[in-house]
Amino acid sequence: MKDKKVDIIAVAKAARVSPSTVSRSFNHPELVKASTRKKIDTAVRRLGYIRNRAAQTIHGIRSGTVGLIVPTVDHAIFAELIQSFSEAIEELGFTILLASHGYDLQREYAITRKMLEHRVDGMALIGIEHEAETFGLLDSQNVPTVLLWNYAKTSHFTSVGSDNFRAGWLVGHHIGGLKHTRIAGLFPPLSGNDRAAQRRAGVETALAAFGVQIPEIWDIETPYSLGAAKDAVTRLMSREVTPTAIICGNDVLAWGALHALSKAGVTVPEDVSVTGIGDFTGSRDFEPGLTTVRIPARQIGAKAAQTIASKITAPDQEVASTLVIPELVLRQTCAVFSEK
Amino acid sequence: MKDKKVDIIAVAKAARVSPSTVSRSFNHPELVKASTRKKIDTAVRRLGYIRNRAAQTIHGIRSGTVGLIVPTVDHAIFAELIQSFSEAIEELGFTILLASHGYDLQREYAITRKMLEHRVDGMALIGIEHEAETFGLLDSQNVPTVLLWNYAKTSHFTSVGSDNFRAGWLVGHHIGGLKHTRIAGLFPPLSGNDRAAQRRAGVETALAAFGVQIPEIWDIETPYSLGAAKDAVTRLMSREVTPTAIICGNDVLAWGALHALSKAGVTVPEDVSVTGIGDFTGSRDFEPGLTTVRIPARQIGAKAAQTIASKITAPDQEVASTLVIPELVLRQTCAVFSEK
DNA sequence: AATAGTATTGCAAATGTTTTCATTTACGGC
DNA sequence: GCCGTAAATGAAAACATTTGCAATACTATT
Repeated sequence: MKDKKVDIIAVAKAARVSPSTVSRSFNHPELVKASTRKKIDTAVRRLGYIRNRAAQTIHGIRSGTVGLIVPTVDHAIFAELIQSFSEAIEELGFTILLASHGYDLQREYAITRKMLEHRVDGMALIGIEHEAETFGLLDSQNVPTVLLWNYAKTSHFTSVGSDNFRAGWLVGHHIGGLKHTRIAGLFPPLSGNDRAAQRRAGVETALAAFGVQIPEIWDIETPYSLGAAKDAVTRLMSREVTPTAIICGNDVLAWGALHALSKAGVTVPEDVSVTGIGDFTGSRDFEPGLTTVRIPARQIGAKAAQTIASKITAPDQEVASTLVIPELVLRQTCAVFSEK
Repeated sequence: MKDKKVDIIAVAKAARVSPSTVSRSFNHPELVKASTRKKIDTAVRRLGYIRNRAAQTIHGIRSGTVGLIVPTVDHAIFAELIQSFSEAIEELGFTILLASHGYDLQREYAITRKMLEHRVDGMALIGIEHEAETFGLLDSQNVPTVLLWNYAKTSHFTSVGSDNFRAGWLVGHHIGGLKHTRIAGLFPPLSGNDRAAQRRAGVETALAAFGVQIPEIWDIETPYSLGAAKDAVTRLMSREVTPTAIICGNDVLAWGALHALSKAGVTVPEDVSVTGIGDFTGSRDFEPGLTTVRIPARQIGAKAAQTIASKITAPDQEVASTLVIPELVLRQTCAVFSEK
């Protein structure tokens, strides 16, 4: 095929109008006569013309993209969030630029920069805490930004998320209320992850009110993976003295714990209670159903999309942060402590 | 702050050189004197200049973006794929434009269009089969494209994936070889999903060789979700006559089946054998470990990234499709059929 | 100190659009 | 058929870059 580049000028020629008119027929169709519009449409179709957003963006017109940077895609947590965010933001006419930084906030900065080069209309980051540099960049470029997943009354940018401290507090309070005293904690690495750190703090605070705490030997840090959690709990349960409750930083770790206990022949919740945080898809249908704290990822994603869209379209209007309240979901993995 | 827009001209002024030199110092640094480059760098830093890729793209320079369209993000399958693809493609200097179509190939077309408007340098789609329109679009725009997940010797574009027919065949063969005859099939909806359809066909073919087939009443179609699968299997097992093996179209459905069986007090694999396909993270550590077929998502993602990158950088060079061979992973959910 | 050759730099055109402003066209009333 | 007004269109400037070509500034020779 004679692949003459088809630009707006080629279309204009084919439709026997000026480029201006073609442009107008896209951007302000009401300004061009219906018959002309039809001619143009025909030409567009015939030539297979596709608009060039790069050329538009140059005019200060919005690029129609929103940057989303997550720690990683393949944790159930974020997958759900990304999905709902992307659905909602597409609905609003934007496309997502996605990248992951693997919990390395320095990389997050680099990626942010790259996204700004692409002139994204807005940015969404996971978590409240980020490098000062990153915030500075976003500030200086004046890019509408939303912080996801974690809520804070006062954060550098508008936040949409849950109260992770409270989420942790809820499980701590629940387990404490069930009279457990020999409690293990299973958390992912806390560095670069303000969500996990806050949950952790919430758990400790709640437990402290019962005069209980997680002893150091049962304070386990494990990579965010089902397998790692399973191994850790298997080791944990093979020791001389074992806990009667295991509080997990999130549902995936809890699943791992549950599998480990099942394998070890320990019955849940009679022998050991287990809690998660997140209420990921699957936790409800796990057997036994996981007692956890619901943090509605889909809701956060959808709300975040709206929030950022309105920040983009009405930059001057202050938009409030959204707190999605976490709630305890009682299922079958917890029981009152009883000495055997 | 006096937010005078900082463009390349502002930088040039600040560094007391011409815009051309600034541009060159970015794109062909070897052509500009080291001392000049330093002056420019300083100016860039001081002004907080960020390059505008839109303005570059207009010159036919690559946009540095690759479009990735998946059916949905929040299935374990794709999350893993997206993660590995994105890691690898970032490494190669590209950024991902991500969107999901929810198994609606018509939407896929629309999204493809949108991505072309953004002048992505390449595209990656899931599956071999797509609307003729979509292919036409990609062809006419001459965009390097890779088809993921499913392999075919002969496909419209280069493919990187596994042989899903064979994956299905493997489980069918395995179950058939274990002498099962009362077999149920649990598959996701097949429309718009060539992967599932092929697995399905593979299973049937293998089973047929043993003279067995999945009877219609046990041929169950269920949404891709753990909960739906669990419910379906719960119903299945509450009937008069029950199967001795359940072949699932993927691991998530198998997990659901396993939970359902556990709840029903049916022991696996003694009473019922279960198989998955995919070997998602978690299947190994499930208790009991799920017998499944490994389709290495990470490998596919990484290879796909390389493939598309080389298609982009060397457009004339033909690149071959990659077949990632699926292999049966024997764990603890299958046993020889024995009449009780 | 002049010359040739090379390394740097600047000028200006080009990229694919949008938009302002001016011009042309169409329409309704006389 | 003419006029005034409103609707539709076109011309040209603007957007932020890159790049081919020409001009200038060095360097090493002689």
